[in-house]
Amino acid sequence: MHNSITLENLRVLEAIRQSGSFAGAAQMLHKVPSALTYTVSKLEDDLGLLLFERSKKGARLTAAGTLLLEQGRPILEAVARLEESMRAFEAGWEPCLRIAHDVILSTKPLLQVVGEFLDKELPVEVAYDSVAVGGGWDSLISERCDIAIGVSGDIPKGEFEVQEIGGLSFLFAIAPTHPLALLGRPISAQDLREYPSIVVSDSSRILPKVSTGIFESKQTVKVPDLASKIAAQCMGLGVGYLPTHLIQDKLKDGSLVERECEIPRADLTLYIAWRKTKKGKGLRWFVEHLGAADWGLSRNEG
Amino acid sequence: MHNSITLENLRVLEAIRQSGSFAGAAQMLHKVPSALTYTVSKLEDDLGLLLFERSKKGARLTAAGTLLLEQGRPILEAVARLEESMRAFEAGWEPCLRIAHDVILSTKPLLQVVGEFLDKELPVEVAYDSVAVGGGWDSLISERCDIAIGVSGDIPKGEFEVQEIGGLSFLFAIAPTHPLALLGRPISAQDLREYPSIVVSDSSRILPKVSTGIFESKQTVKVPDLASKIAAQCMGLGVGYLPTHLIQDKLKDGSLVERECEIPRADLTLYIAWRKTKKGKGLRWFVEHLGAADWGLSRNEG
DNA sequence: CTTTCATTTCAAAAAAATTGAATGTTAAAT
DNA sequence: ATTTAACATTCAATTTTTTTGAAATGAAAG
Repeated sequence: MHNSITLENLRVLEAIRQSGSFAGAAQMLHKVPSALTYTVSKLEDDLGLLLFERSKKGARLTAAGTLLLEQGRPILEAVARLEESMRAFEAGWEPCLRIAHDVILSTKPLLQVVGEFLDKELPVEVAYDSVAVGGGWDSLISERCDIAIGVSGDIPKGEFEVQEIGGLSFLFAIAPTHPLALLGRPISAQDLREYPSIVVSDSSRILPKVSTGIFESKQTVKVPDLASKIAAQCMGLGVGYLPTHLIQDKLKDGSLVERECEIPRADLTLYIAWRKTKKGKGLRWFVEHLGAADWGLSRNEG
Repeated sequence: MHNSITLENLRVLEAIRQSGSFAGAAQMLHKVPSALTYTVSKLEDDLGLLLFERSKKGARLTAAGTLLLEQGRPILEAVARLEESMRAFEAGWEPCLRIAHDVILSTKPLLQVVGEFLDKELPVEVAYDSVAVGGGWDSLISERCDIAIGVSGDIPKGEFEVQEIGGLSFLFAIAPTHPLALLGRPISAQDLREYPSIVVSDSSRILPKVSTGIFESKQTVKVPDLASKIAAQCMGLGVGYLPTHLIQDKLKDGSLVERECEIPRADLTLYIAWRKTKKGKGLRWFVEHLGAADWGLSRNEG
C-alpha cells in the first residue's frame, strides 16, 4: 500500500497512454506485453483503483489513471531534469555559478556573455550581483561569488587566479561651472582641500578600507556608486577623478570638463579573479568569454 | 546510465543524510546496512559520482550528493502528495470540485463553508465561480461546474438532483426621488411602461433566455449583476423588483423605498443542484453543508 | 468464417534486492 | 596500550521482484 508508485510505473502508464495499448507500449519500452500487464495490475491492486479501461482494441486511462498521470508527468519531468543535472555535474559543470560585477564596469558585456551562456541550455544556474568599487575581492574571499569581474590592485594572499581584462585610466573632471574649472592653471593639492570631494563608499567588509579617490579635502560627500559620483560632479557638488571610459559622453556634451591636477591618479589594471580550487567548466567558460569581451577599457596588445 | 535514479534511491539517500550514517539509516528503513551499501554503490557507479564521504564515524553527503538530494527532496514530496491524492480518490474524494454560485446569493456563507472544507486538508481542489442570475443550470449542464448554488425554476431534463436552500421574495423598491415613488397609489403596468427598468443580463448560453424582471417598459438598462442593479435603482436610473434580503439596509437608510406594484413577482425557491452521476464525498459534503448554511433566505421548516 | 489484434494467465527464468556473517577500520573509553 | 563500540564493506546465499514466452481468450475486421 505504501510506496507503490514508482517512476518506472509512471513511465509505463505514460507509454500505454501514448501508444493507446499495452502492446504498443511494450514495443516502445522494449518489453513484452505481459510485463506491462503485471506492472499495471500490481499498481492497480496496490492503489485499489482501476487505472485503464481495457478493451480488445487498446486501453484508455480511467479517471483515476488520468489523475495519477496528470500529477505524475511533472514528476517524471523533474526527474529527467535532475538526471541531466547530475550528468552535467559529472561532466564538470557546476550547478550554480555566482558572478560579482564591479560597478566600475558596464553591465552590457557581462549580460551579453551571460546570454550566450544561457543559450547553451545547460543545467547551470547563473547568478550575478553588482558590488561596489573594490568589492570584488571581498565577495570572492567570503565565498559570496565564484567569479569577480573588475577587481584590481594586489591579489589577496590565498588561492586565487586572475586574468587581465584591461586598463582603467582616470581624468580629473569637474563641472564647467565649478570654481576649480575656472582656475586657469593646474590644480594643486592646496586648491583641492578648499572644496568637497565625492567619494564612493566601499562595501568591502573583510579587506581593509581602500580609499579610492580621497585627497584629504575639506569635506567629502559619500555616494553609493560611481553613477552617483558622476552625477554629483556634473552638478558641481564636488570634484574628483573619474574613469575615462564612463564620462566620454559627459565631456562631449559639456556636462564635465577635464582639468589638470597635480595629484596624480594612477591607472588601474582590472582583472577577472576566481579561486584556484574551482575547476568547473562553467567557470572556465565564463573566464574565457568574459576575458574576451569588450569592456571598453584600454588594452595592451600582447 | 539511464533511469538510474529511483524514488527508493532518493529515500535511502535522505535517510542516510538524516541519520548521518548507513547503519542509522538501515535501522530507520528496517534494512540491513549492507543493503544500503549496495544501493548507494550502484547509484554512485551509475552516475559516476561519489555521493557520500564515508568515514568510520558515519557518512556525509558530497557536493554531488547534496545536489542530487536537494533536487530530489521536492520530488519525493510531490510523490507523497500524489500518493495521498490517490488514497483520497480511492476513498471517494474527487480531485477537483467546481462550485458555481449565483450572484443573487451572498458569498459569505459559501466562503465560510469552503473555509471549513479547506481545514480538513484534503487533496481536493476547490474552485468556485460566480455566475449571473439563472446561470447556474447552464454552468451545470455544460459541465463547467459540479455544484450550482442558487438555481431556481424547473429542473432541466436530465440527471440532476436538487436540495432546497430557501425561498427568495422580491420587493418593488425604487429611489425615493423617483416619480413613481410619489404616485400615492399602487403602480400599474401602464405606469411602468413610462419609465426605464433595470435588467440583469443573463449569461446563460445553453438554456433559453429567461427574462427576469422585464415588464416591457419603454427602455431597459442592462447591467451585469444584481449589485449593479441595486446601485442603479438607488440612483433612480430605473425601477424593478429586488430580492428582499439584499436591500434591507437600503430600505433602512432610505436609499430605497418599497411601493406596491400591480404586476406581481412570484417568490422563487432556490436550490443547490448537482448531477446524479457525481457521487464524490466532497460533493456530498458540500451539498450537506451548503444546504445547512444560512443564506439569509426565508425557509419553511420541514 | 477466418484472420488479426488485443489482453491476460501461468509457470519458468532471469534479474535485482536483501540478508547475515565475516572483515577491517577508526575513535572513544578503560 | 588495550579494549570496546560503531561503522562501512565484501561476499555468497537467499529471497523477492521482474521479465519472459507460450498458450488461452475475446472481439472486431476482412
